[in-house]
Amino acid sequence: MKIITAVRGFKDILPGETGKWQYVEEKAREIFKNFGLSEIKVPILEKTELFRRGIGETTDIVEKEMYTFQDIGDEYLTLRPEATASVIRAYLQHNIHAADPVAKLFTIGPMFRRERPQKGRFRQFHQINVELIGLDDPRIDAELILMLICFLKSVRLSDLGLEINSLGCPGCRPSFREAILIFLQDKKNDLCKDCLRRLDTNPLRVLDCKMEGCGEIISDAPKLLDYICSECRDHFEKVKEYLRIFDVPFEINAKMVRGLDYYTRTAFEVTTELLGAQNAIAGGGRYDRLIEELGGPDIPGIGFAIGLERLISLLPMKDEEFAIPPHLFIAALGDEAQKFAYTLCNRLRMQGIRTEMDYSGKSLKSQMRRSNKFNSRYTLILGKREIEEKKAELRDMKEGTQETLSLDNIEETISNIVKRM
RNA sequence: GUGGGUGUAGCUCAGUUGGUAAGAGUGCCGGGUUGUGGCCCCGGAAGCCGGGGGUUCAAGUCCCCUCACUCACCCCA
Repeated sequence: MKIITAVRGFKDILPGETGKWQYVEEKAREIFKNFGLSEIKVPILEKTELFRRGIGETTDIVEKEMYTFQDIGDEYLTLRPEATASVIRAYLQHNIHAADPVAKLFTIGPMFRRERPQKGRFRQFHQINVELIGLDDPRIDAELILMLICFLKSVRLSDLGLEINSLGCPGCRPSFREAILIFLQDKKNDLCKDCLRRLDTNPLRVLDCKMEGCGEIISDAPKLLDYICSECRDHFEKVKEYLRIFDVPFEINAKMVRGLDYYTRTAFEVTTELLGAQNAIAGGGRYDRLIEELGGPDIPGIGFAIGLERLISLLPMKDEEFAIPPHLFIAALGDEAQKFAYTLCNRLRMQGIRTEMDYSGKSLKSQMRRSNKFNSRYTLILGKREIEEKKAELRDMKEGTQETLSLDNIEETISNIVKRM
């Protein structure tokens, strides 16, 4: 019978790999705590309407990448393609803003997008998401980016680039949209078919089209930064100023638009050369209109998402560095010794000592090999002789030395030795 | 959705112009000391050569189809 495999684009994270995941998540929790954030956990399934309104009807994500199905009854549900909409939904649903409009939140979990899988891109992937809600001060933008860079450094990533841009606000963006449309009017024949469509739906997206022909055209297109209003310009200048205070290096990428409609003003990406075509390991921006769009009060927000698979593939550490070896391996020979070993093994575990044993009754040599494979610091050798004489041999696997212990108070003896390690 | 590449042992891969080549390394199991790991030596188990069809006296090798994986476009984390 044929075995059943995982769904295309959905990956198992195997036991040898989970050490890295735990490490990264712990680092994030530690650093985010220092910046005053709290963790929130939200469902992975939401009403489809949430994403249609939040992300935007004409985005690629909503148009063709969502896992959507009709629930029993007539409601349409969607496996979340991103987390921001859900976090805002929870923020509004529980009236968190009523007690305090300022909320600094993060969440960690899987997202789902039905794209063709490739390097660094999966249909189920994981993100760390941060949302700072309730403040539009440029210091918050800089602080958020600073925290992101600080976190990435803490997990020893290097050779990263930070790109920032300002997307303007609903007040100034229409004039730029107008300018783009005028600029592109007589160049329609040279645009790719996707960009032709974008002229109607979302002309700003033409700016970051990667097709060769479009690239040439847009190289001397109007720059968004030349059209933003004085408030947006002032905001952007201050973000840059604060980033310089913290010595966070950045580059301005006037063509970065980003694929989610809700972004306003500050937008940014952290990129690397090492990931192939999928070069963004984190991205985010300000979304001052989103909360109102989702039916809430006029409250600003800013956030980012980190792609965990991408981040973890860049970690300089090896999987083995996260392996946790046992303190003690018990090699027991014969029924009596096995019985003694079994109770001792579990009693030690209950005292917090990582203990392993062999249940197969194999030769001592084989059990020693197993102990060595686990990289156990000590091996306790228990044979017929030892049981009769009420003693045991404790071998230090690192030093290659051995001592005889009495079986009286053996738990306490071993416990003391391990605690001295 | 559209292209390119790759499918041989658990893993990484050799397999010549089609002709007893089903192979290596690693991992796993056992032995080399009646009860002592690592290094070394010896032995063993393990593969419908992705699946289906075709050409041929003969197919892992050539052709067609299909599936899976992978990279790229697009898009994004």
